[in-house]
Amino acid sequence: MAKIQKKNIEKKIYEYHAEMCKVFSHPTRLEIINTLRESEMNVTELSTRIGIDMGNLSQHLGMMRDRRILTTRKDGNVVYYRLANPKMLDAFDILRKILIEQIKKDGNLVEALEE
Amino acid sequence: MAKIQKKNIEKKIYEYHAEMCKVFSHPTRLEIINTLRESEMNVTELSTRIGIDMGNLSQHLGMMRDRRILTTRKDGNVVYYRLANPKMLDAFDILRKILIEQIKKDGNLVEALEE
DNA sequence: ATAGTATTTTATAAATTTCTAAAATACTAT
DNA sequence: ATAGTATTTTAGAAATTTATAAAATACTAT
Repeated sequence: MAKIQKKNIEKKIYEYHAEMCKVFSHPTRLEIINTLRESEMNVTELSTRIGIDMGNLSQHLGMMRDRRILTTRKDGNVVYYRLANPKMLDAFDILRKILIEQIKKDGNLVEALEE
Repeated sequence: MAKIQKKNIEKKIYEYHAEMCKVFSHPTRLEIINTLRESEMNVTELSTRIGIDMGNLSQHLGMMRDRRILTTRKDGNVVYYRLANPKMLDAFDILRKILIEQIKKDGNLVEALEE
């Protein structure tokens, strides 16, 4: 394959990778992932658990489903969401652990992010 | 600790976690991380490798440093950047692997993201 | 068919992120 | 001090993301 073509494919992969990671870049969506850790849940219950109105929640769920982070199952008029791939929890946990260590070690982190 | 207090701390952690993940939500920043995989590199070389102008690159590097994803070392007037914690590469690789599998399995992913 | 519940979609305004280009800073060497 | 190189910062426009509120859809039960 030509060099220039290979380079473009790499760039494309970085774009899709970034697109996927956008899922993790919002606190509500992280809470959704963590809430679905062990089992599926329907939209109404997610809404009360997380404390967010259903319209907004549904938007978040929709974009997470577009990116294949969540999948759904429908029973009557209830929609159940669950994690598409439990391995993503490993990535979630690694980053959260790094974060917690940093907060313990480096009090300035909080300030750096709040300026 | 009071229940309401605990809830607020959890919410705060989701916020910092999301703040950290914003680093991964831009293709250029993912390429920076991948480029620094084995060794540090200075800004000028990063700039030519990635093909991005230095002003913009420096902005990305700055926000990554704020979030403690990168650290720096200065030698003369050359600034070397490196990964603050190599463990983050494990998270990077897990997600990239999930992504590659999805692209192989599910041709529609690309379309879903490009609409 | 009608009413009721669950979820999604839409429109729009507000907030945030990104890129660009220019200016400023930091350091080195003469 | 001056000039040159490396990096950072700034200001502003453009693009994207987010929240809110309302309307629309999908399904169930009567």
